[in-house]
Amino acid sequence: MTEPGKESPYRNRSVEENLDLFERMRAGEFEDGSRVLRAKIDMSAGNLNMRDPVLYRVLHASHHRTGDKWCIYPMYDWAHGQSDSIEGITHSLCDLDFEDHRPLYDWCIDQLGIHHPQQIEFARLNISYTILSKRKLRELVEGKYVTGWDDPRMPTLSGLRRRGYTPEAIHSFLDRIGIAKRDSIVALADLEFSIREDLNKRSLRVMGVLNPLKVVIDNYPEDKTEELDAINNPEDPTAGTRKVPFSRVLYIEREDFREDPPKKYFRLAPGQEVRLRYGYFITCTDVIKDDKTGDVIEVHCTYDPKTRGGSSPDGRKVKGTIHWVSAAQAIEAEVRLFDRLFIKENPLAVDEGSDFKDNLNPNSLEVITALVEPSLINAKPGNFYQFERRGYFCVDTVDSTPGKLVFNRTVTLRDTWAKIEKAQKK
RNA sequence: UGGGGCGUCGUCAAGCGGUAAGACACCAGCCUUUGGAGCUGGCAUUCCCAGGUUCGAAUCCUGGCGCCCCAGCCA
Repeated sequence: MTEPGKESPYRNRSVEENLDLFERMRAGEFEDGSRVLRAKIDMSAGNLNMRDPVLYRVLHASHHRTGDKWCIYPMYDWAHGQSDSIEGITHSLCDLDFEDHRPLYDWCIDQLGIHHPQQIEFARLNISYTILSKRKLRELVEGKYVTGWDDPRMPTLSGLRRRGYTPEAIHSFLDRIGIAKRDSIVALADLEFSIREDLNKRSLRVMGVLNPLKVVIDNYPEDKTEELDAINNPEDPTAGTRKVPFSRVLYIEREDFREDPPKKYFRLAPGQEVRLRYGYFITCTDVIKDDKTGDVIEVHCTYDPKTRGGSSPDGRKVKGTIHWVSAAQAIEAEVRLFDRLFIKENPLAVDEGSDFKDNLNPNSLEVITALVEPSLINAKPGNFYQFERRGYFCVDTVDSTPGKLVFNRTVTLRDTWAKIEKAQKK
């Protein structure tokens, strides 16, 4: 690279000859790759882009506007400045890779003497555990590693939207991370914070059990059903309340019961009392297991009728509050649990002979059938909710139908317990 | 050993000669019918390193070191 480049044998061709060649190339007289028109700049330039760069090459490709009329195609450096100029752009922003190209961008525009926009380069907004390169993203789409450009795991705008990211959250994320010229990888946590912040204020709360465990309240009448009041959004009093059915047989989250609870576990366990959100206090009295596997398949409890709505007249406290659905009224819904698309913070950092696709997270999608409260029967595609204690979910805009609801998990809630438990295991 | 850039908290990021903003993360406490949310407090005596200039340097100068990008008829 320290040596000047070799000059093309055609470097000193006359203007007339070049013009003639241009016409003939355009007309389709030559094969792809057989002729080229270059700018005459400086073969000894340290910036390789200035060593007589190609301006036009022969390419027999159909264009969406001009069809097959032109058989040549301009190079980016030559065409880009002109497009910017014609559009009257004042500042042309691009990524750091093009810093080397700015002298050529300027050169081309100056030669033409046209309006000169200013090109300014910035670092890409990389996010950990994903990639931004459109070409690589395309590999994922074409290789069927994802379902399409709008796969909720994709960092594309359409993917983020389908995942449940609001424009407001995306904007606040962008404001938060800023932009500069140094290579960086923003932590995924920043993005997640932005969407939680927005959805916390706006989403309606609802109860949905992702991994159901049957609970029978032995002292509750078999044929009775009540309608309990539930708050739609504690962050927004104007969101009102709704009715949630309650009955003798319920489902709770499997992880909200532990036969052998660790320290500081506030949820259901033998002999332990918890609050069913907006329901009653219940105490676990019995556990039924599968004879063969030993797995807990059903939990029996008694409820305190005086705690309706979730508070006790005697003022006694329970530390845990868990969500639930009434077995008879709950509706089934498909729920898609997404996780990071890649297992490595920087998926592009690979060893020799390895490919970024080797860093794909094999568990980036888990599809389950959940039980959700009946009010969701009217959920429309694009609606977003907070499934209490679980996370934010939105109705899929592509696959959800009135008969079969499909929810996408946008992001989980912050999980302090998970942190505590992890710390306890250490 | 050519050219172009960049180096400030775990991650982003202000700062542009007057004595290190802010956010996320993290830690501690309060509060809580979501272990959510909220609230309070903590979190860079030091800015890649070494010299120098200056009353005063993350900011100026000199010299190092480290990282990224460029040899497509890709963008």
